[in-house]
Amino acid sequence: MPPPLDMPSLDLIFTALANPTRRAMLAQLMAGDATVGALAAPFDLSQPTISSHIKILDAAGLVTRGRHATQRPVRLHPGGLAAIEAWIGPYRDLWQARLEQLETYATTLQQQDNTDDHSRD
Amino acid sequence: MPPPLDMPSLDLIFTALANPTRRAMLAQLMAGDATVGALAAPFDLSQPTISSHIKILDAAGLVTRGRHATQRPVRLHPGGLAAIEAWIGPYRDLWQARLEQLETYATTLQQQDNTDDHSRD
DNA sequence: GACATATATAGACGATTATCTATATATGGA
DNA sequence: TCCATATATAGATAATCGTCTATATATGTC
Repeated sequence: MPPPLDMPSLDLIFTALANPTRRAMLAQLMAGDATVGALAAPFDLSQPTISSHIKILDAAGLVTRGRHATQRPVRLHPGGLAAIEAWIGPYRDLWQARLEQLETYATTLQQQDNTDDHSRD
Repeated sequence: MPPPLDMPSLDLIFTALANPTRRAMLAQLMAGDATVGALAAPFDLSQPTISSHIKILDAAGLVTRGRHATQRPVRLHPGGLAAIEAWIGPYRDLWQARLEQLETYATTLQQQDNTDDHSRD
């Protein structure tokens, strides 16, 4: 079974997670729900910028937004990472297989034709 | 323990994965190493564009590049996902905890003060 | 050494992103 | 109803991204 590539949300999720400010916001949310203002506090960024980041996290399904008087508390929506888990699965399996392969190989013997060198340039 | 936020590679990794062409290239590489040309074949993109994508995947530690005559075979470097696994861990734990919480809650009772509604707008 | 093939690099360009300031909207309270 | 507070939206701008064409580099072959 090939990994799910084209769930459109993978684009949104990975894009959302590619920004360190947004990852920091998610980390802060692990401690509990936070208002927009509270999320903004640790950063030297304007309130609209924070709102924009929240909107992106929301669109990616990573957070939900509530309403409590004039505040819009933001909450982690952990199921949002499910798509990544599903996507990453096959790679994890392959990695696992390669590691076991490598162990076997290592315990067997070390002399082999190292054809292509796959070091970083 | 807070989740590792600032390993600089998380930026590179998530940015690399945010692009559907690059994810498709990784998927193709699950079937085995591929030359630049082979990686380019499924796409209606120029060779330099493909090379650029490979460079980004390489910089993110997701692939390695070898050398075989004039070809530069590209290979999955599955350890490259380790940083994501490490980052995602705490969220998975929290998600797990919430699910269990939810189950407990569901089996207990359904009438409670649903204060903030966290539905999507 | 000249040539063919595979890939990389340079430079340009339109689209998207992260950010700002200014302003609009929504909600509770006097 | 008017005000204050919390947040959202609009519009501008500089930087980055994805892409292209043209050209350079590297490696095996004749």
